[in-house]
Amino acid sequence: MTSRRRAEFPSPCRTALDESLEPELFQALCDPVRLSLVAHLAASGRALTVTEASQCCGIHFSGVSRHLALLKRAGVVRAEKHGREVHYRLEVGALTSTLRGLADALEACWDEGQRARA
Amino acid sequence: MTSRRRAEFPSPCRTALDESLEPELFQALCDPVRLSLVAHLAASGRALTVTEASQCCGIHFSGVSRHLALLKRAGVVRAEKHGREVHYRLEVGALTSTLRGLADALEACWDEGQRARA
DNA sequence: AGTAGACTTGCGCAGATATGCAAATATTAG
DNA sequence: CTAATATTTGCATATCTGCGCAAGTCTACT
Repeated sequence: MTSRRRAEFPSPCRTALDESLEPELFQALCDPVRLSLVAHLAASGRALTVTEASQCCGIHFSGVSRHLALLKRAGVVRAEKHGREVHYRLEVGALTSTLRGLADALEACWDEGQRARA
Repeated sequence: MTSRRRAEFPSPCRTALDESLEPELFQALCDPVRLSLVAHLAASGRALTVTEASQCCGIHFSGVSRHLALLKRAGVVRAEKHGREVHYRLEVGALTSTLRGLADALEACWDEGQRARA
C-alpha cells in the first residue's frame, strides 16, 4: 500500500500538530481574567501571591485562587508554597516554546499539504 | 517623574503583551471541535467547504458552520464564497505570526520585569 | 419557474463555567 | 493555646456555550 491516497492517515507533521493543539492550554487561556493574570505575572517578572495577583482583576480573591489552580493544571504557572502564602510563577519557558512549537507545526503541516496538492 | 516606582504603568512591552493577549483568539481556540477543524484545515493545505470540514468532527454540519464563523470572526480562517459553497481557508500566516508575537512579548515582559527587580 | 444542494440562523435544551459568600484548612505570630 | 493571616473549597446562582433540528437564504441546474 503506497501513497496513492493523499495522506488522510497519520503523517508525522499531523501528529505533531495534534499534539501541539491540546485543548487544555487554550481552555486555560480563553478567559479574560486568566489572561489578565498571565499578563500581570509576565510583567512582574517574579512570582506573585494570590492576594497580589488579585489586584490586577476586579474579582474576589477566591475566584483568582481557582483561576490560578486551573492555570497550574494547564502548566501555564507553577506554584511554590512559602509559609502560609503560595507563590505563583509564570512558566515562561514552557509557554513560549509551546506557542512557537505550535506555529512551527502549523506551518509544517500547511506546507506539506500544499506540496501534496501540487 | 523618573522611574522611582517600579513600572505599574504602561511600559512598552506590557502594552505589546496586552495586545497579544486579546481574548478573542484564545476563545476561538478553546473548543476541541474548533481545534480539530484548525488541524484539519492546516493538514489539508487548502480551503475546505463546510461539508468537507464537517467530516473531521462528529457533529452536525450546522454546528460546524457556526464554529467556522466564529473562527472567521477571530481571524483564524478566511471565507471565500464560490457559487453555493463557502471555502474556509486557514490564515496560516496571521496565526503563526500572532503566536510567535505572543511568545516574544511574554519573554520581553518577563525579562524586563526581572531586570527591574535586579 | 421549480427543484435540489450548500450553507446559515432561530430556537430550545442540557451541560459547563465563573462568581461571591461563607466555611474549612493551613501556617504564622503573640 | 489562641488569634490572625493566606489560601482553598463547598455551595447556590447566574450566565455562557455547544448541540441538533427545522426553517430560511442563496445559488445552480433543468
